[in-house]
Amino acid sequence: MQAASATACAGSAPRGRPREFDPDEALASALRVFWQKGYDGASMAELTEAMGITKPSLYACFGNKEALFRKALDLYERDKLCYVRSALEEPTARLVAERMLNGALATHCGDSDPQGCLGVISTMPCGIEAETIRADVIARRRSSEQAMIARFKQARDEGDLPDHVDPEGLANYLTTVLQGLSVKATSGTDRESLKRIVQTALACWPCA
Amino acid sequence: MQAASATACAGSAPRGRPREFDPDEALASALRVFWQKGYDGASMAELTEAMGITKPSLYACFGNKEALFRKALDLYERDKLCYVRSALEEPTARLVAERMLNGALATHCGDSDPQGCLGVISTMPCGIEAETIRADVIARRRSSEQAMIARFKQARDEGDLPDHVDPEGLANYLTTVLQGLSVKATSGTDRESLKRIVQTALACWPCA
DNA sequence: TACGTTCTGTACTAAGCAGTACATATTTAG
DNA sequence: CTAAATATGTACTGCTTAGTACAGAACGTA
Repeated sequence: MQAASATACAGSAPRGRPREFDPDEALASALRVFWQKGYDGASMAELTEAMGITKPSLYACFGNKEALFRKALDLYERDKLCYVRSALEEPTARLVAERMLNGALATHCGDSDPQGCLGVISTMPCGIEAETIRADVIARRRSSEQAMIARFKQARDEGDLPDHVDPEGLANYLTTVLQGLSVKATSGTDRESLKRIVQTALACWPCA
Repeated sequence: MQAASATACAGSAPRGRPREFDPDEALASALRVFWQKGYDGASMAELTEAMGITKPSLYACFGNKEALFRKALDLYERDKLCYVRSALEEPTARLVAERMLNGALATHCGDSDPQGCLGVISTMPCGIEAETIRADVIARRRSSEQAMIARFKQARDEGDLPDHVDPEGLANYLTTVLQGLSVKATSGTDRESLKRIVQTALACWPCA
């Protein structure tokens, strides 16, 4: 049981034949495939081709398909969903919503990455094998939603939201809009339409 | 090329061995499976078992998996999405939204049918085989969205919406919320939470 | 009774899937 | 130079998938 990280412990000299690919790059390529096709839709053949490695290399480095997906999901949350964290630090509830919606727009409707949200795609029923992953993604999302609820409760305590507004309802409503945007993005709706949807949603925001 | 419908042309006497199952019932069972598992997630084995027939019977009666799905989708739109039509006939834009949201709640979060919207589930990427179906479902949805845009334009012309509101943006925003609700329902969010989301969305509706 | 027609059930085909065995190549340690 | 260790590529396993061939069963008609 050695704990040799991908980015090497400097001093440790690897003993055998050196790896001919960069695991981080390969994982990023895998992420793109999962993001585009979903867990079940991405075959090991497609994954290995996109990653530029063979199946035995993949299995030796990442375990199996499910483990690979989980690592890709970690990368996704760390690299692509970072706007969620910073959005929650905005000073007002409205700014939180604004930043969340625009962050989603940038991340899920850009032209350098696949359209839509990997999380939403992964919670849709598909194969049987994906069930454990579905449950995992749903759990991760739930914790993220709890954070938003807490943020909006704080906002109401700070007098930042009208008293008649239910913070939990508002938080869940906002994630609903975000998930709806993701569905539309995945379906190929163009970015201009999505921008107008975000504008409309913000125009409707309580206490604008 | 005879056009013998499922519900028989009365006069025509069927010549061979009579069918031992009801195609309408079988189709309804198939719909439930597709609704629960998605197109790719539903295997022919699961379908035939739920429908109570064998594979040759299925292929003889419905063609193939894709044709079966399309017939199930027709049934779904006719039986389960009928609230969309009637919602558009409501006298005000707000009542349209109210009826759409409550209709979605009843249809996608009931306890007699699977959770979520078959249309949304079917537009998520999964297998390669589902691509043509995805495109088809997206096209169907687009025409439905056009109808709502037209309805909201009419509402603005009738002075039923504030002048500063963009009818197309509002229609697309509403479908976004509806699709988001479907994602949440599919993920197992309980109906009470969804009701509160609908309430929040309606509280935000322009010119309440 | 015999025939044509249609449905049913068993048993199959071919393809795609995730995952792996094994021989070979490339490295460090001694 | 040899041995241990790790990575690689080919070729495979076993399983599941959609779809079908074929024999037999049940009907109307003659």
